[in-house]
Amino acid sequence: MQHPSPAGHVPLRFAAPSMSVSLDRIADFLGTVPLFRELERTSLRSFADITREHKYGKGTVIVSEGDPGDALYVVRTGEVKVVLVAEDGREVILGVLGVGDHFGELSLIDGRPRSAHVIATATSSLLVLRRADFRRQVEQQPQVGWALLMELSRRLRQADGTIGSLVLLDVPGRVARVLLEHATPGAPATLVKPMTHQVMAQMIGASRETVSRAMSEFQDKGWLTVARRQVTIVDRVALEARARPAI
Amino acid sequence: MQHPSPAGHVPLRFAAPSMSVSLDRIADFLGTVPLFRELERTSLRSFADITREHKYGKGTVIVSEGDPGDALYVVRTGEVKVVLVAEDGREVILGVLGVGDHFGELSLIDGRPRSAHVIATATSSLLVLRRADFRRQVEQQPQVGWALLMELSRRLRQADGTIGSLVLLDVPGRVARVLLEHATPGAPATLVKPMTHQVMAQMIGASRETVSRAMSEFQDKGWLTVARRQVTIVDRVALEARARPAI
DNA sequence: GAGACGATGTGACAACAGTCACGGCGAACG
DNA sequence: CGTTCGCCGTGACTGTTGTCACATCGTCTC
Repeated sequence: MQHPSPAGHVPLRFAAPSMSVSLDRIADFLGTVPLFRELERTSLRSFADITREHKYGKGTVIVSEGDPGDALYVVRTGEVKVVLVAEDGREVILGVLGVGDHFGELSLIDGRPRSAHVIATATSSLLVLRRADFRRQVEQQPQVGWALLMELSRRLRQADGTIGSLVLLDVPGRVARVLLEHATPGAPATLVKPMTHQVMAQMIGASRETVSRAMSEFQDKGWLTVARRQVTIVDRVALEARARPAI
Repeated sequence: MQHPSPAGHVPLRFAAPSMSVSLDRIADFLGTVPLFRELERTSLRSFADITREHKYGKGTVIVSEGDPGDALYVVRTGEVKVVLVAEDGREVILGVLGVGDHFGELSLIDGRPRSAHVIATATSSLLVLRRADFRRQVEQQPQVGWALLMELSRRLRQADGTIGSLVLLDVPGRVARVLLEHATPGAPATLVKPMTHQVMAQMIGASRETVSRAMSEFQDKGWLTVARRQVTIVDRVALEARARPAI
C-alpha cells in the first residue's frame, strides 16, 4: 500500500553517530510496549533496528481497508482510531489506540488485506515494522509470538463482548458499558479519559443524540458527574447493573 | 472447571493393544485439523497422546462463561455452539463449530475465565487437551503457535465484520450476510448450510419473525429458493449488494 | 396414519431509537 | 475581545423492529 494522503509524512534520517542514540531511545520505548516487554536489551535493540519512524498529521489515513498490508505499526506518540467506513460515510469505531498500542498484526500474520481503516486522530508518530523483518526477529524471539497470542486473545474477548452488548443491550446499557470499559480502576471516584459523545456513539453503534440523552439520564440519577468533558463515575455499581442484559 | 451436567460423558478406555491403534486414528484425525496440519506424523502422535476423548449429549453445557478454563477442545464428531446467554435467557450465537473446529484457546492462552458458553447442539465427541500438556507440546512445535495466530486472526476479522454489520446493516442486510457467509460456492448452485430461522436470528441479533420476513422477501425477489430447509442462492450479486452498507 | 412438536408465515401493535431542527455553550483563534 | 466552530442538550416526528398471537405445515414417532 502507498500511504494515502501522507500529510506530514516525514521519514526520519540520522547521521551515523546520532543513529545509535536513536536506536537506544527506540529500544527503551519498545521495552514499555507489552508486545516486547519480555525481551532482553539486546533483543530490543534488534527490533528497534528494523523499525522506521513515520509521522502522520491529524486526520491522515494510515491504512485503508482492502489494501494489501505487510507492516506492523506501533504508536509512539499521538493517537489513532481503527474504523469501518460505510459507503455513505457512517463510521464504526473498532478501537482507539494510544501510545504503546499497535495495529496491523492481522495482515502481517495471515497475509490478507487490511480489515479496517486506521486514521490518525492527532498528530502521531508511528514505528513501522515490515513483515519479513518482523517475522525473522520473531522466529528468534518466541516470547513475542506468545505476547501476540495474548494480545489477539484480549481483542477477541473484547470483540465478542461488544457483539453481545450490541445485541443484548439498549443504547443506555451500551453507554454504561463503554464508560466502565474506559474507567480507571480507582476506588470510589473513578475517572474516564475524555471522549466526545460523537465518538462514544460511533463506538457503540448509536446516534450522538441518543448517547447525549443517556448521559443526561445518568447524571440526573446521580450515577456520574461531568465537569469540563471529564466524567467522574459516582455510582459504579448502578452503572454495572445498567450494563447487564435483562433490564 | 468441572464439566457441568456431563450427561453422556463417557471417557473412553482402551486396553494396551487397542490404545496404539486409537492413537493412530486420533493422530490421523488431528492431521485433518488446520491447527495441526503442518505437523509431521510423529508430532501428531505426541499431540494425540495428550488428548482425552469426552462425549456430550445434545444440549449439554460443555463450558460455562466465567468458569476458569485450562483446556482446549477439538470437535471430533457432532456440533457445538458458542453462545452468550443473558440472564433473561436470550442467547447470542457467536459461532457454530463442526468437525475439526476447536474452542477454548483463549483461556488456554491468557489464563482468564471462559468468555462464553459452549453447548452441544448434537451428540458430540470432543478431544480435550489440558493447558500444561498443550503448552509443553507447542514449545516443541512452533508451527502450532503460528497456526493459532492464523486462527485467532481469522476469528478477529470475522468478529469485527460482525460488529460492522450489526451497526451498519438493517436486519435483511444481516440476513443476506449470514447466508453469504455460510454459502458453499458449489458447481451448479450455491448452497447454504441448513439453518433454522431461529438460529439465524440469534446469530445476527434479530427476532425469528423478522428473519422469516426477510427470507420471504428474498424468495419473492427471486434471489434464492428454499426446498426442505435447503437454501439455494440464485442471485448472489443481488444478495451481496443487499449485504453492503448504504442501501 | 394420527397426534405431537418444532419450524414457519403473517397480521396488529407498541416502542426504542434514528433523523431533523435548532438553540446554547465553551474553547480556540484571529 | 469578538467571532467562529465544534460539541452538547432537547423537542418533534418517523420508522424499523421486537413482541404477541395465531394459523399452517412438515416431520417424526408411536
